[in-house]
Amino acid sequence: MNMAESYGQFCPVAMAAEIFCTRWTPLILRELAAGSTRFNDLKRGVPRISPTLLSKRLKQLEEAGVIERVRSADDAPEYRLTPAGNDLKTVVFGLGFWGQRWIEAQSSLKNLDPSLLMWDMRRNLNPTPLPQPRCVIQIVYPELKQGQRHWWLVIENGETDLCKVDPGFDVDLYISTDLRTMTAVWMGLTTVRSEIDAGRMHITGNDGVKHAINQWLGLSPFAVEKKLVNA
Amino acid sequence: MNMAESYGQFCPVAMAAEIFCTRWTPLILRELAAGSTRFNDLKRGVPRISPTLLSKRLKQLEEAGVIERVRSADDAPEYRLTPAGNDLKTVVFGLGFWGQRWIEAQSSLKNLDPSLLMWDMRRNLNPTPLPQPRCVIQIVYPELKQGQRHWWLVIENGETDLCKVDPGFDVDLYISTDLRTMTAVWMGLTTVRSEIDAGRMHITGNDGVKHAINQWLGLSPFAVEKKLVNA
DNA sequence: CTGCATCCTCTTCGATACTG
DNA sequence: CAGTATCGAAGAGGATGCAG
Repeated sequence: MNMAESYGQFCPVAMAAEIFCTRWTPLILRELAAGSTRFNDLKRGVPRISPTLLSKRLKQLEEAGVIERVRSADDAPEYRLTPAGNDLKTVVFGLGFWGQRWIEAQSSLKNLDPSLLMWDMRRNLNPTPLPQPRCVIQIVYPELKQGQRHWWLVIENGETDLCKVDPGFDVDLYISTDLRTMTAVWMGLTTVRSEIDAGRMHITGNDGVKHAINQWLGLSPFAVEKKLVNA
Repeated sequence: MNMAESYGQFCPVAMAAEIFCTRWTPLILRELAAGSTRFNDLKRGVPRISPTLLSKRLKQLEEAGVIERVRSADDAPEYRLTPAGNDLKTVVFGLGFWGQRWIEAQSSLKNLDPSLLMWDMRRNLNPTPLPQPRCVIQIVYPELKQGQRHWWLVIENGETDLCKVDPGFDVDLYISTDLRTMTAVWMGLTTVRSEIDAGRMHITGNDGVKHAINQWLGLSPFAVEKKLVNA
């Protein structure tokens, strides 16, 4: 943090803002808090950051004592939150919950992104109620262009994989909907039930998997919070 | 917020960071949370921001629904937190408390600023234990250059005024110290008692006012938090 | 795979001066 | 008091290439 970026104030808000309130930093911390440790996993969760800037931010966070760069068993670099970084999670989540309460749904739903949504769904999916040894869920966004239209979630041995190309397995459940609807469900702005009833979401396949959807389809960590503004 | 500044993510952390994590914004919100409402009061609490950028940020915060610009009784513009802005205080203070816990004291004490410190002391001073109808406290930083060396706090009718020129009243209490020591006391990093004992702070004058110093000298709102890192 | 370096363009920021 | 106007400097983003 050079002098030009410094606020020149001893106030803890100013000192902390120098670390936390730079472009992309809250999103990088959100990814780290969600469990990503590798450079390219972070990149995937923050796709529009350039690798140069991500690298710079990671160095700054390391310098600030928020993360540490360590070598994994196979000698690949990993980034992990330090105790100070773990403590900073409360600020990241506080910011997110504030956004969930006060930012109009319309604004958020202008930023649809199927890759981000599916990446998040993969991360929060709960394998427990799904059939063994393998369960395949296909999600289709008919309005999107080829390459973003078809997605497969493959749950096997308690692990969830996300595929953009057909993995070739039998599909247990098909979900067809539009990206806005799926995102709104994920954010807790509406429910699977009401979107099916409204004809914006169609689910076919294994009835057991279908009826357990509210168990395995984990929602956004912020979905529990209710909006306090009306769109 | 134009497209270039947008993160392009529906995640509430990203949406909120677009509002909260821009340069100077947390400091402006801190000033608003502390009670400042006028443009020049905000400028005084955030002295190194340019008026252009302050104006821009206030417009952005208004657009985001965090503050509202209203006309006071004498038709002067005032900025006040909305309910959403009040709710955002928890994030501002969360950030500040994190800073107080995890940022090394040495780093903060590189950013000494007598104007900011005295402005904050004025704001948090508790008039209750001080003699009526008027109490004058002079603070001297012998190492500073003329114009920053002498300060007077004038407490009258429950109101505290801060002067850089001698207001001409009899002084009830003199405090002589260096700026670093006074700042460290203000931040809760040390105590008046131990700094007097160490010879870094000298207090003379009315014994009643002197002995009540821990009552009237309000500290930083973050002073109650203990450091978790060692310098 | 995991990044870092470079070149280029565009936006934002800071400093200063100035106006109603 | 409450901002606006202007301009040069710095930072961020995109594209591309390369190294271990």
